[in-house]
Formats: sequence, C-alpha cells, structure tokens
Amino acid sequence: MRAWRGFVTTSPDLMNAIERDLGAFGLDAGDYQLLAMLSEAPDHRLKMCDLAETLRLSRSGLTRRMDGVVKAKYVERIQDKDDRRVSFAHLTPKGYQYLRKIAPLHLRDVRTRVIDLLNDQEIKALGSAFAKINAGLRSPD
Amino acid sequence: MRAWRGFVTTSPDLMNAIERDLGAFGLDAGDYQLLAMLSEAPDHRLKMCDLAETLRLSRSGLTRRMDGVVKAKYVERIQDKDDRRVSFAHLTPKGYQYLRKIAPLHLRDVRTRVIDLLNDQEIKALGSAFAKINAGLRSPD
DNA sequence: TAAAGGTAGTTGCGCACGCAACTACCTTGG
DNA sequence: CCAAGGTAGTTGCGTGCGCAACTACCTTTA
Repeated sequence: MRAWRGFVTTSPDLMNAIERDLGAFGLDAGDYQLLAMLSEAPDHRLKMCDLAETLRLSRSGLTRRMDGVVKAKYVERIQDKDDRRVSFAHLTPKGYQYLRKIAPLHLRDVRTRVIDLLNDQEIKALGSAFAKINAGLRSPD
Repeated sequence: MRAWRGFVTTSPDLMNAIERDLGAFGLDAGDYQLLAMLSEAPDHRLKMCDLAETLRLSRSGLTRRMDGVVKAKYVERIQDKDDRRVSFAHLTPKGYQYLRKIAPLHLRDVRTRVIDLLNDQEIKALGSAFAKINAGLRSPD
C-alpha cells in the first residue's frame, strides 16, 4: 500500500520533471516518445495505428501530434501503395539527427533522476514488477 | 533501462485501467483522489492551496475540479474567518459516505491489478524506490 | 461481383489542465 | 499608518487529449 501511494504521488512529479528537462531542449515528452519509437522501427517508419498504440494515444491524438512534428520536418507522412488506407510516419534525416543529439541528454536526466538513486536490487524489482503488471493488464481484463 | 521503459509504457496503461475501474462506480480518478485526501485530513478539511499541492494540480485546476464535486454535494467551500483570502474544501457527510462505499472497491481493483501480482520483495523495492525518487525530486532541483 | 461489414486516418466537439492576469486580502518596512 | 510586495482563489485563453462521426478504402460473403 505504501508502494502504491508512492507510485501515485511520485510518478506524476517524476514525469513532470522529465518533461521540464526535455523542454530545455525544445521538445515535449510526447514528441520525444514519437521520435524515439520511429528511430527504433525498421526503416524508421511505422504505420500510424501501430504508432498510436505504442504511444498510448488514440488515433485522433496521434493525428494531431503528427501535425506538430511534420511541420517541424522531423517526420513525414507516407502513403502506403498497397493499402491506400494506411499511412506511415517516417522519421526524416533531420528528425533522426535531432533525436541523436538530444537522446543522450534525456537519458542522462533519466539516470540522475531515477537510476542513479536506486540500487541494483530495486532496479531489477522495478523491471519485473512492471512486466508483471503489464502482463496482468493485457491478459485477463 | 528496461525498468525505465517498463515504467514509461506500463504506468499510463495502469492508470487508465484504474480510471476505468473507478468509472464503473461513477467517479473519475481526480475526484477520487480529492475525496480521499480530504477524508484523511483533520476535520475532513484542507486549505485549497494545500489540497492543490497534494493533488499535483495548479490552483486553477483545483478550482475547476472543486466545481464538480461541490455541485455533486460531496464537498463544500468554507471561508476562513481569520484570513479571508483562504478557503477550505470540506468533505460533506454525503461525500464521506460515498467515499466509504467506493474506497474498498477501488482498493480491491488496485490489489488485483498490482499488489497481488507482485511478491513481497518487489513491493518493498517499489516502495523504497519511489521514496528515493521522490526525495531526489524535492531536494536538489 | 455486389452488398455488408470492418479498418485507417481525419475532423468536430467537449473536457481537464496550466499559465498569466486579475481581484481581494494579508504582511512588512519605512 | 501607509505604501509595496506577497499570497489565495478565480477567470480568460490556449493546448492536448478522447470519443463519436465521417470518408475512403479494403475484405468477406453470398
């Protein structure tokens, strides 16, 4: 129960702090996650609806978020030729360059705010705990 | 790093699931937290600005959230007589009754979604991890 | 192959939130 | 005592999001 209280109160604060850190580099957390997911995808591209799912956004939410990063030329929309309903989000070279520049800064912030504060046992426990919770969310529901 | 990824991806899903669970009882997570904080305060009342801080809301955000629970008669606004700038949020008997009814249901959901899935060691690690992260957020910044 | 139904992305709308400005009210220093 | 500055709560405005409706496009079925 103390663990739950800690989670509920601390995780919004932590996310806000990380978001402010990112803001110093001119990006918000949603855009960062979007670029990061694309950078890890084959060909630096993902179907819109798959991307929405990994980002925990609705399709409409992703549409709007795309508008921002597309206007910034970090991402471009590409039509699929086989299935003309689908679009891909594709990370541009400019977007990739940009992400490669700020990712280390972001990860440094994550480390100083989280990882460096914890011992190995706590980190492993966090990893396995979230894996279990995640599995629980997907299976029985 | 795996722990961080798990946290980033799983915690929104978890919060959404908990929110949906609460929705089945006719409440959203923000209102629940508000009532819960008041129920634990002496006299079932808190200064608006203190309440905003514990709920991680801006003052304006709390004002709006109060509008809802005040209209539902779960909470009332009370003016301080000594310092006429301050208002208190006060949990009404109706609000207290209501919270006492749904709190066990909510806690059952939290248990089945989180606590029951984890072993003692993971729970303790979560508690201490969030305590440390929280301390880190408050001290150096 | 035509009709029915499903899927991908966009748009209209409403909601919750933060920021900044405002009012009202202390509090402190000259 | 009064002016300057700080604090509590509210309101105007902009933003990001989800839901539902819409369009366009497959896919399945008879």
